[in-house]
Amino acid sequence: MSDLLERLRGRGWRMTSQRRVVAEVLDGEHVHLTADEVHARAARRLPEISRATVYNTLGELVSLGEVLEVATDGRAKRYDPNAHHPHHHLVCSGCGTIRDVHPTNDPLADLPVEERFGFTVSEAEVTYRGLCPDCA
Amino acid sequence: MSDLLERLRGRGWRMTSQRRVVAEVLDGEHVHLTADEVHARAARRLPEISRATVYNTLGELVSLGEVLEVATDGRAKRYDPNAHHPHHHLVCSGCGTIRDVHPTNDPLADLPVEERFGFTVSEAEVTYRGLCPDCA
DNA sequence: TCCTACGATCGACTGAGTCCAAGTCAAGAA
DNA sequence: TTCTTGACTTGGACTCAGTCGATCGTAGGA
Repeated sequence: MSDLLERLRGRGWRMTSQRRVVAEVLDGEHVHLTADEVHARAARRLPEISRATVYNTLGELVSLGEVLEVATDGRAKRYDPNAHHPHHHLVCSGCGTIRDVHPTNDPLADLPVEERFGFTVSEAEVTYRGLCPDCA
Repeated sequence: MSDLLERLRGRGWRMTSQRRVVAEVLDGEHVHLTADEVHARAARRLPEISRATVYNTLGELVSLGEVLEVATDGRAKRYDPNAHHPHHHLVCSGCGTIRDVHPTNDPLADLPVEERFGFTVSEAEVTYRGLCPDCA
């Protein structure tokens, strides 16, 4: 993740302790935290960090393409730092746990022209649902 | 949609004017209204209908399997009456318009066992994103 | 027609996220 | 090193979607 900090600095991002902490919290595989969870973890290291800053920083990371926003249901969005390795999500209908998964086929190829209604289709996102071992 | 009303009555649903109006609003192809839009349209015919009733009725229709809940982004959920014909969604990143689409392949088959992490996977939902002709 | 359990209503409440005015500070300039 | 400045952060008020619960109303069976 330190290369994330490097990339951000290279893009002219002003490096502040708040931004550094948020970026560090979003480190690892299969990390899918809500904004509130990010805030809670960031606050363990930097107690005075505000919710607004966490939202701002997450929003910037998303628009820079460094983090993905995942809206699995009507509940809080989750943030996925694994943005540079295309993948989809497997969500547990019981507890909401998310795993990154890699299907063998690209669903974009499966949408015939006559089903595109003149849209310029750029992306296909698959959400698999089911029960995790604990909830089954 | 009148067969929907029949089906509901057959299931012992108590028929009230509010429920009838909500069911009638959710009629047609490519209908993807938010709860607030459903409430607004229902209120044109039945001005005193309350938001809570619309939420209750939508929730019941969803749990009866007559209507699908679609959470395309972090915004309000949308309700899709086309629940008896399996399909996926194409969403305009500009204006949020939704179309029902039918890919040629079932993505469930594309998730190998070693990518299921012990989950019992029951459903795969594809969201295609792009720009509609108006927004392009 | 009457009765009553189920459904509708209203308003207060919650949770997620946004906005804004004022204060702070990172980093380039001197 | 110190100064300067505009970008960043803060806290709190606000919005929007949705839920809850007490109370009222009525569909439909007797």
